[in-house]
Amino acid sequence: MNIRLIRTYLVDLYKLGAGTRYIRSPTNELAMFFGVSQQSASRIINELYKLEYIDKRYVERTLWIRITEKGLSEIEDYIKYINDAYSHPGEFIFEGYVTTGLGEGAYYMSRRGYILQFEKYLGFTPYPGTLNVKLNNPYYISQNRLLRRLSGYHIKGFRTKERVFGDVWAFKAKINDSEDGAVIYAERSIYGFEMLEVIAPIYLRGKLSLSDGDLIKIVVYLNK
Amino acid sequence: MNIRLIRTYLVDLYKLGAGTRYIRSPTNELAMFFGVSQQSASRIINELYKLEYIDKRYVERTLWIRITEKGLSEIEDYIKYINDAYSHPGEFIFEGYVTTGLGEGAYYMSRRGYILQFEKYLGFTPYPGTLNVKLNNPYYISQNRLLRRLSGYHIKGFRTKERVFGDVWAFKAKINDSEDGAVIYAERSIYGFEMLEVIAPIYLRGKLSLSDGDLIKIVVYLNK
DNA sequence: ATTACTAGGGAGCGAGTAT
DNA sequence: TATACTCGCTCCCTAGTAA
Repeated sequence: MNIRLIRTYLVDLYKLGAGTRYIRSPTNELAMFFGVSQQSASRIINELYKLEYIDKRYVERTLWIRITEKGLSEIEDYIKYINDAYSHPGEFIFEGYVTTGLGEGAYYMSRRGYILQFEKYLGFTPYPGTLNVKLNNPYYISQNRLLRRLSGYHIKGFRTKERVFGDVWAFKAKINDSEDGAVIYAERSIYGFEMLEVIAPIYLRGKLSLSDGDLIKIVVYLNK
Repeated sequence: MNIRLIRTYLVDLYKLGAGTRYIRSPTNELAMFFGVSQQSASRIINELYKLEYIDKRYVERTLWIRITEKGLSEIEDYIKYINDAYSHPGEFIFEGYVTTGLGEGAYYMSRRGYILQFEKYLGFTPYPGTLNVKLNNPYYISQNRLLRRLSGYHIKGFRTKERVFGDVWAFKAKINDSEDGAVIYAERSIYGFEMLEVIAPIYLRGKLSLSDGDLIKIVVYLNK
């Protein structure tokens, strides 16, 4: 079953009280609550059970169900996403920790082929270096995966005599609610979704007095 | 398209910022965000457009979309429901205004055939009369429609020489956070979903000093 | 009374591709 | 480039009905 449908049915079951204990759930009654037929309610329940989102028991042939831990965390993530969508449309908010990367950012950020495009699309000349932000929270990591799928500004790659420089995508961002900058995604990034690479016109570590391990907030704008 | 799916796609579009203005939305990018193919994203957008949940424009063959008023109110209702489900599982909360009904409640509530069953299932002898609560808020009315689909305690109808008394369904409830009672649904109710009928072991108007037009809060329990 | 199997139809999906 | 058509497949739905 489609994960989008799964989430909505889980929320309905939660509303009925199945998040904290087994509740009596005759399929014809669930059907009316779901807005589907009795047969579909039965099928839905059995699919949720197979996927381990709910547990079920029968008392005198009548169904009693309870949402599992897996189901509860699915619901929580979903509600978090929904509320985040509603309160922060057009933005992705991250919190993470300042980390020392491999130091290759300074090299890339000082390539003229990139600099001209950053100036054109972002409106600033990047300080030669990137600030690496480690995301520890699974929710932020999943949000980063989602954001990565959007394209943002397309900074085209180029080649020199020595080597090939890949494409980069950039989103404008604000760091610690004060400094303008951008989050960049390199075509062939060596980091996974648990890392954000941040650039800015200034030396962020200096301006914001940042050291490794400091908590930092990044707000990424989709439409700026 | 299934309303459950519609809601989730609308929330995704809202997250992208389409709630406040037209946003550039190439279908291949939407597809990645939705987690579907480019073709499906195109189809989804066109269905949402036909159903008037979104408006769309093309700028140099590229899609720009914006959520309509109808779409926004669908999102708002959905988010309200989701948060209500999460913060009040197993409960339906209503607010409405004390109203004078047709006075037939007293007659029904004094029928011995009903009284014995109320005592058995609800644990109290109902005061001979019902308190009618008018729901003005559309959200409460839709919640009442949803609640009505669940069965609650089944108070069986009966017949006397004179006439037939239909089935009634009851849910335990708390009135104004203090008085125990129940909400009842008559099989053939003369009221629509904008009215709640409340019973209690005491004369609620007296105990709570209620007059017509007073705001009253009813919490209905699904599993008590 | 309640669950859930089966069958048939229709909705939703992605690949290929026209424009 | 982009959107969106057709097509075949799968998923999802309900009615009928067995257990």
